[in-house]
Amino acid sequence: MTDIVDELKWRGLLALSTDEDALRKAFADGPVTFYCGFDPTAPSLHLGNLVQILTMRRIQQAGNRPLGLVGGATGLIGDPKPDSERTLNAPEVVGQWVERLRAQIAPLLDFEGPNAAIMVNNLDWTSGLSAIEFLRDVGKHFRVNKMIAKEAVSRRLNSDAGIGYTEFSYQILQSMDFLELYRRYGCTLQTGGSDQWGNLTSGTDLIHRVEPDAVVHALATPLITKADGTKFGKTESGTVWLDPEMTTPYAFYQFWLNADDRDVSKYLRIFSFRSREEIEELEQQTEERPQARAAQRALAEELTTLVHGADQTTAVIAASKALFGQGELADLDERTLAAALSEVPHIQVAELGPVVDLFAEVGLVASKSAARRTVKEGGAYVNNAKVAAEDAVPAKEDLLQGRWLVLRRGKKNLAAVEITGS
RNA sequence: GGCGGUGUGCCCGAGCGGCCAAAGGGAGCAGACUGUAAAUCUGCCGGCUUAGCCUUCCCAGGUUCGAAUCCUGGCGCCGCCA
Repeated sequence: MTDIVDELKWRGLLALSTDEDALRKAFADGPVTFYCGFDPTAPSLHLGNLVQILTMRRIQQAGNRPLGLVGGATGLIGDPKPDSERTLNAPEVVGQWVERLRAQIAPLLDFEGPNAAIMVNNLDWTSGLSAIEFLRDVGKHFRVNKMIAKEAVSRRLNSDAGIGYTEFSYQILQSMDFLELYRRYGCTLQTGGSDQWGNLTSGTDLIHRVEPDAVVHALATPLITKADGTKFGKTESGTVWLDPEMTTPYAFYQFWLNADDRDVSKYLRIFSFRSREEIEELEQQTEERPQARAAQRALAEELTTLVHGADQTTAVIAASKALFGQGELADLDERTLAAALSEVPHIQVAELGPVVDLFAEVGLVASKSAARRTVKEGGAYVNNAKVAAEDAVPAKEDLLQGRWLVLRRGKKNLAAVEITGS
């Protein structure tokens, strides 16, 4: 078996670590119990979190035991964002989000066998803690001068927003988690994004202080950058979420399919579980025949399968082919068409209205004015046919299978309208 | 607390009392070219019942035939002094 540290390095997943040799030795000596935490600050995880989950999966597959932590407690506090204080979410809301995140993480880890994963919640060991206990037993181990030196805190101290005591305390909570997991499960490694480095090391510091014999490690993955300088994991319509209600499997698949040639190799290494040889083969294909986008297709298929399942992926690929299949929409059978259209934004209307109204209603454009502009610019299509007039109204004969209309703005923004009226 | 400055569309930023839905840049969108890329070029980029109309230039009042532009008060930010 290849050394997992080397493996992570080759994949570009190792940005920072505490003593690398010690970590290598720990892995060599036997199963390492490790953890990574996810805070419920939204109803779903996103692609940035996926990097962490998949890194856990890799480390588990190399024979180690993962602890998936969902921060029921830390989610109530909020880690310091770079330039503003967070709005606190209601405990009930955070509680719901905890459940949703658990459900997203669990399928990607293995809960069977000797290295079975365990899901934990830091609310379990913090909710009963009194303020006095916290200050005496935990706070005593933290030096404020060190705390304010952490990037996340110092940045905010120097900003106009300042930082509240609540967020300032965040690193203490995360450190407690590591200590608690060390004591409960013998957890000796915490992984996370490089933006979490301050919190990761704050945890190892705490353990070293209160458990003199402990040898624990931290490992951080790099921030994923894009060749064009924009933020990874976003599309024009916002963050790419793992929740199929928030980002459809179709959009998820399309996100990967549209990856820039210059980025696809990096993505493959970070996200794909294909072997080194297979990845190198795909990289070569990208170089030789970029227009075939073999790497993008492989990546999109693999990740959609991983996150949304094989059935969804089959449907999404069929949908992509159908919707980008140039003018053969009328030939599609009803089942394929319905499946394809269920993957894109769609609305139901009682009867047909003007094209511009439909575009605005389905959300393909922000307003009717924008819809008119799009038509004027020649970027509006109904059933793959360019809309010629601003006041065009689709006819009954235009309906596919008697009830569907496929709307498109530009090359790849699709939506559907279903007529329900008799 | 005092003095001065400033607040414009998604962001930055210009804006003589009428010709301002508001220069310019960035972002974004569409078109051409392509590979559902990148780069480049062109157009668009408040809303609507679109040859016209309506709502915007921190907020609330006021002056005026007419205000983003002037006045009063309020709020926010920046700088200097205390």
